[in-house]
Amino acid sequence: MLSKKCKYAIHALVYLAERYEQGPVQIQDISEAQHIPKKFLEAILLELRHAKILESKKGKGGGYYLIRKPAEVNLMQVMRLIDGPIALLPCVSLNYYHSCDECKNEKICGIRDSLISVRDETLKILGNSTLAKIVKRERLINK
Amino acid sequence: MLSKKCKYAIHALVYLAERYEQGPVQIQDISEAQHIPKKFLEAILLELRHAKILESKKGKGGGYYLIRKPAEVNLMQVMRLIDGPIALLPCVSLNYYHSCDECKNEKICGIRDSLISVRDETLKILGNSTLAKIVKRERLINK
DNA sequence: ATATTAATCTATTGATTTAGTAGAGTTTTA
DNA sequence: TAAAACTCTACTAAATCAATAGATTAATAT
Repeated sequence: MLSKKCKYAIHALVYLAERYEQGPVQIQDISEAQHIPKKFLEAILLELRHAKILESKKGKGGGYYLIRKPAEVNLMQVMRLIDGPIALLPCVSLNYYHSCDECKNEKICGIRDSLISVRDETLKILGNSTLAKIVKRERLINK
Repeated sequence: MLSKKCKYAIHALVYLAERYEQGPVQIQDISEAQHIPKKFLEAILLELRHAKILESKKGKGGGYYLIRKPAEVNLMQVMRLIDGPIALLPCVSLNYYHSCDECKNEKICGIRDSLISVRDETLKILGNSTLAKIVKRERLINK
């Protein structure tokens, strides 16, 4: 399961993608529209800024905005950033690999194969789920 | 990520599947072979017994054993039993569904589509990963 | 019968993670 | 220079995770 933090991050990014290149959007605005606790959202947006997905502007007329094209930000990146590994076990993780201490021999483990398949299928779908596609999908539904 | 509990459960089940129809296997035996804390393993096996996957026998010569064919137990069942939902959000879970309180309208949510795809692909793979296949795979590797 | 073996049940615990909150500080702009 | 809005540090309550302890019950062999 994704953490609430990650879900909030995705919703905030989709919200900002809908307003791409329309100037800064205030935390307060996102918070109210997406029903995300403001203080919690602050921390999330800061993290996305540190990851160079967002940029911010302080002072009056300030706020957050996407600095990457909506087609270049996908759910795989966001989930890895906020929640860490996507794989179901550390020993099949690409980005957060570490061996299971209780397995003496990883090669012999019969469950890794399945978990590697799950990981690869999941990454394929999430990597393909860009903000651009999500926004487009929502616009279609609303018509 | 799977919990350690779930990983332990899977390894214990694979161990029992290797010994299917060969009589009860003691907790101590599984615990040592798979490096699982004994007391923790006790609780796990009990849970698998309550789920009618295992049965136990007390006293001398007692232990745990599979009461379902290894081909009829898969990772999807075990993960759901021990860790709960497989889906990435409650609102796309088949077995543990509940709506996101902050979403007023689920139909409009652009991220559900991707998460439903992830869920379906994951279930397909995990549902297909039976103990029988895992044991077979391990035997092949060991040759 | 009784000792031994091995699962069962109740309960508690420490560590970690999750989901926030509080409040002072800094930067920008009108 | 006041107000707006992000930034940073620190803290906290609740839940979950990963066990552990100890007494109890049931089955078997002798």
